[in-house]
Amino acid sequence: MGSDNGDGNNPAQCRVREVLDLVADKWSLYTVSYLGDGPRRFTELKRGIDGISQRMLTVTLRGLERDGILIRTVYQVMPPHVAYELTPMGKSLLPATAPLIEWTSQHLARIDQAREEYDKRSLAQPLAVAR
Amino acid sequence: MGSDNGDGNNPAQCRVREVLDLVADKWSLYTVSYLGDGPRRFTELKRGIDGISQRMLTVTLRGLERDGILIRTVYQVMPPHVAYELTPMGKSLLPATAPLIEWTSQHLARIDQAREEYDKRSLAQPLAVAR
DNA sequence: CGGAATCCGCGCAGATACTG
DNA sequence: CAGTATCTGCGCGGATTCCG
Repeated sequence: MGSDNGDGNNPAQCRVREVLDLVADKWSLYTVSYLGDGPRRFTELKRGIDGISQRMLTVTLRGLERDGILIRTVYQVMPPHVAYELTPMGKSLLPATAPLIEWTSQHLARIDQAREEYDKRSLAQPLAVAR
Repeated sequence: MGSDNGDGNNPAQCRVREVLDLVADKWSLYTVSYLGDGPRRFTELKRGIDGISQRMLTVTLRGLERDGILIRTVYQVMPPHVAYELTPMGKSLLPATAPLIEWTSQHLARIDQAREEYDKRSLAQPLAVAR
């Protein structure tokens, strides 16, 4: 991984980055992982994914639907009922995102610590120099 | 995975998302994976990560350094020489990001296909309805 | 309930110019 | 070579309102 980057600027790498930009943003990652347990309704997602606005939830869900990662099902009743669930491709994404989410939660403390030290150093010395 | 989200809005989830937002953006993911093979210099990274501007590379590298994911070593010579390499924590991040990058490159074609179909459908019918 | 539409601020990120 | 500094714009995303 990474060792296949010997070729400088190639279009394939650019495409990967483009899709990565969509699938690997905070909201998409969290939404997909949240749908891992099964279908959810709009309001469930909004309440479950904390900090997301209904606008960003809508935008995120539309993007994931467009990419074929989830499907949106509308039941024509009153009050409206809309269910979101992962497609097979979406489910295949789960084991790819899980390690990253797990890593993040496991390294929260160490990252906080590293930040504090970095900020302290930045105040003391303007630049760290090797000899 | 995801099943631990039964509790609606909790501060821990918010923190995970916060760090995720930093570590899981396109530039950081690609930079870390690119450093997986060993130390690289600034210009090597700029040429290797296609589409990145020197400003975004600098910003990304600073953020990763601050989080303790890579270390920056300056050799005081002319011309200047700066090396970036992953810390142990940075290396532990590699196996967490690799699956996502691999998944993305493997599903590029199917995502493109899904988008085309979605865009075609959107033009035909204003809304898909379940019965 | 599950959005769509609109308004709007501010922060991300590109472009350019300059330095040790 | 490896940045920093400054300016700028435009798009992300929050808040609010309205609708089927």
